[in-house]
Amino acid sequence: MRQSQLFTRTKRENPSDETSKNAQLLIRGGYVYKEMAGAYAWLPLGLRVVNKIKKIVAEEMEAIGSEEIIMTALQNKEVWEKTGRWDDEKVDIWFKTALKNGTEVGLGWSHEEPIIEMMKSYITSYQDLPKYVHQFQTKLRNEVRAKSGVMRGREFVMKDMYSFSVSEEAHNDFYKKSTDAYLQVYKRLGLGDITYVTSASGGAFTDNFSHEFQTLCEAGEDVVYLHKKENYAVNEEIFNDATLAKLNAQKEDFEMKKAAEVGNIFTFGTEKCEQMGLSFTDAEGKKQPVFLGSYGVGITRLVGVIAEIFSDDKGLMWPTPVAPFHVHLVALGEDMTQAENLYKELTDAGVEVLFDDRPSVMAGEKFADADLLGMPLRIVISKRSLENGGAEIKKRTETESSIVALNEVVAHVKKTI
RNA sequence: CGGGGUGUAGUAUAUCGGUAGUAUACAUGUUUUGGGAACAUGAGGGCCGGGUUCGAUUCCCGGCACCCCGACCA
Repeated sequence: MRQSQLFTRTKRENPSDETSKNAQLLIRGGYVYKEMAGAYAWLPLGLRVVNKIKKIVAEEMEAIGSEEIIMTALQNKEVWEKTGRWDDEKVDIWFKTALKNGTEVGLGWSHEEPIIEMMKSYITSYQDLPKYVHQFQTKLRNEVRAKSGVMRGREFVMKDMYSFSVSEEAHNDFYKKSTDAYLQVYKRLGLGDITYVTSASGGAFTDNFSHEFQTLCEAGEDVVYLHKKENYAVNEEIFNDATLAKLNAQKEDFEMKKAAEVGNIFTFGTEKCEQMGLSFTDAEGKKQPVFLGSYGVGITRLVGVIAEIFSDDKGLMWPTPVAPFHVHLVALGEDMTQAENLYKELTDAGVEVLFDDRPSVMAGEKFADADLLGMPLRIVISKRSLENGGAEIKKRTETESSIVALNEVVAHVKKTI
């Protein structure tokens, strides 16, 4: 993509109404536009990051057998009344509105009840199970206070997946698979080393936990206790003697860390399906409730978390798998012929390139923008670089650049990214 | 929802009870072109409503918006 064609533009100053690093950088870079507190529009560069994350998540969910759908944002009051969760006393983040004829509807903050209702149309026999379904949905939650930029908004994109199993045993098998799939997602996003399976409250049974995926991050809202030797953590909310006993661990084994919840998996059991009447007929002809699990990933929150972690005082530093483009090709000087050629060559080779082809923009500004926008590789083509033997290539995370002959750039880039 | 704070140009800020200043971004021209370039010219501003006052952007009241701390986060 040609930078001269981007309708967004970078800003030199931090916005005065944001203090969180992710919002400051994303707004300055033109990745997002703040519509109101807790609601951000995703602009071309930001959307590319969101889509990259979605793609990785989708691939991993499909790999464990899930099918993708999109449900509705408008939700049926009666469906939620079946579990008592239409009640504002029980769920205090509802956005509710009404049709012209007066019918009350809710705006989806979760899709647990609606998907159970929906699946009643498709699950009737043990032969229909298991079923795994996921979607990428904009969730609407009337939070009393939005904060932390895109990390906690009133409107955000979440991947939610639901598993429908014949039994607890079958469920547990998938739960384990989904845990591994989630870890694979965070690894691919570049967060593998600092994301931990974290025991948290919830789960269908008193001796069970739910599991969160917590990424160590100072801007996170959660406090977790990280096991110093083993690869897991415990959420502060259940860090007590009972939990430690269950985990067969000592308090001293853990250290306290700030973290951001980037995923959550949860065993519901059969209760909700019983309440809502989702059951199947087993091989003996007996009716059984479906065993339910739910699995979430905060897609847009992840953009914020990644921005918080992979950035420096000059700007963003996207990990390659989520970067909007692999390469920021910067052309300096009036004659851009060589840069144009390289742009075409890289693009033809399947490299995603943001091409700074803006005429009459000073070198300093182009460099500053490249640092702010944070593509993993910067390639400069200028009179000087050509005199030195070709293109000047620098990683965003490094300060030293190297010269690569023009005819070797594509191969070099492919090897590097 | 409790507490605190802030609303001035597209953005970031300054000053002031009496004609609102700067930087940047924007437009035009000339010169520039390796870390946000120089000069000139131009356009652009006091959140909304009420009150006090000869006069309010400034002081007071109400509203709205935004930020922070706490609470909340299934």
